[in-house]
Amino acid sequence: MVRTRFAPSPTGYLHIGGVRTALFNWLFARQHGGQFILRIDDTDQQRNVTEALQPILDGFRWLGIDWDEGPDVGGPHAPYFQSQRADRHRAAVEQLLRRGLAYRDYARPEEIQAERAAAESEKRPFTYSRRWMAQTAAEAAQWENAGRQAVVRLKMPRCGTCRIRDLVRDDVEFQWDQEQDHVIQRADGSCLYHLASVVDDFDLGITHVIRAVEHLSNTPRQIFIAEGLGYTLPAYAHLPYVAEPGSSNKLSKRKLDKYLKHPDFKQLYEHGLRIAQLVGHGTTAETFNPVIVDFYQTVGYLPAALLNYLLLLGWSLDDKTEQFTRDEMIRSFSLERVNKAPASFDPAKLWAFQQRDMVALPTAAKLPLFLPYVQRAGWAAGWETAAVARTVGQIAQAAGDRIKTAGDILDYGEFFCADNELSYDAKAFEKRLRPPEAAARLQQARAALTSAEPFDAAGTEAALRRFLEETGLQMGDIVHALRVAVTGKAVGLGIFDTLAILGRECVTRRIDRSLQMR
RNA sequence: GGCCCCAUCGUCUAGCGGUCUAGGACACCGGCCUUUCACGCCGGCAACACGGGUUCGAGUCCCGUUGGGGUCACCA
Repeated sequence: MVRTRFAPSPTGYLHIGGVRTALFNWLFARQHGGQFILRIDDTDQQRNVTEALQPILDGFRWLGIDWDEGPDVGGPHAPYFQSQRADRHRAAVEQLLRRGLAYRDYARPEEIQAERAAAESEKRPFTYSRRWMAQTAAEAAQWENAGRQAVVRLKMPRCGTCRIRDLVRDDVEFQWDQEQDHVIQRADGSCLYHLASVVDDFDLGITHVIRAVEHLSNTPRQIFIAEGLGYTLPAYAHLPYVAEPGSSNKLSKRKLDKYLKHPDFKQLYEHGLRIAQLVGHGTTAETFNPVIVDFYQTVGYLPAALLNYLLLLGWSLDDKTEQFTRDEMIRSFSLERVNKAPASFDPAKLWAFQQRDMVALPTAAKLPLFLPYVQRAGWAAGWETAAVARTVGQIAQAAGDRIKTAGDILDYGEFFCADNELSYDAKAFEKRLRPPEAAARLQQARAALTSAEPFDAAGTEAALRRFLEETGLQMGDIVHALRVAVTGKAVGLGIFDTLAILGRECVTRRIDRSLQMR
């Protein structure tokens, strides 16, 4: 039985790179009919774990990455919080101590630091002298009488080779003598990450450890711990990290300002920002950041599009397949085809995937996605529920592929605002309504439209075309002025769809108003 | 700095010794369509980091150089 895991720290946000790692773990488990486990690597010091965990769980749920065991769903290996497994960790430390694979160390931090500094100044690799090591009770008592406190360190081998079989990178070798005697337990008895992680992975029956490559150099010490404890080793797969747009540095949530200098990233961000502001979502870098999954949920991306994009960030099936349904992903995924080199996050490509999926969605499926945005923006206030739904449906239909994310429905405020509150784009007004001939033409077009029957897209078009034929004008001579008059904007939906959605009374009122404002 | 990893168009990638005058996708640049915008369609630009080997033959194998990255915590 394949069992994989993703083990986030409750940081309050879900990093896009973390999602990719989780996705690969999830796909691998699902493909093999195995299980995907969510374990929370919290520590005792952390406060508000529940609160900081929520965005992470929400993110996974939104994406449809489900876990078989973990927070909220429980499971036979509970608890799934690292902080609650401390007794297991301590027992493991005791065992390593008994087997002579770890020792109590009474060095003071500054003493270790001094050794390290000395090694550095002599330009030789640092190896701890083990001067304050205590392997017997007598030695320990001696140091303790001197007022010292012990941590537990791994007693690492000082010769030989550690060979790691990696499912992504084949064999990788490390020399044991390069490894430090890492601390695995603090003086207060709390255990450190590497020890805890290895013990938990074993206890949870993890068969495949699939994680980011930054853990590759940590693997020897984990193997040492696992073997010391008599565990059978899991298979390892180290994924490349997700890099910044246009660079090979690791993508980081803290560098938003820097990324905003990248044109595509900036565009992605600013598009989202407009929507977030309209719905009153917070927009600090902490919560609103394209490096964090929450961003895409807020702006109204489709989970399938994000997942599909992330899948192809470091993995490919062949030389042409780009589109995957969830089932196809599960069927096609393989660790062997994961790339070794880091992959840059490309906002433009993500955007293309999103657009492709949104276009493919039937209007009926878009409606429930769009409606909440109109409601949150407060535009539905005073409207009957059915009327809002009808209007949003009409806009969705008429807008077609102009709406790329669900939040883009908020580009069409002109259909929800009162006639006397419609604002006009200043440039468009000057260009289309100010010219002397505009008023007369608009006046005539108004007359032609008033008699349109029925007042739908086809009816208004027929009426307007009759009018053009009579006057010898071209379509271009009137539609621009008409659009500005009824929407206040230079760009928008097809003009006849626009007229139909607004309705006869609204259209005539708005034309009259625009003429008055000249 | 030590150790480890990585290296094909701007970006994501295909390529596992000959089928590569290197394929696809996104972006970009032209053009067509068109009532604006968007979509769509057609076309174009664009890469094997460098140097040595091995081989009849190298993007593909080996070594080195360069470059990039990761990691060296009583963080996770």
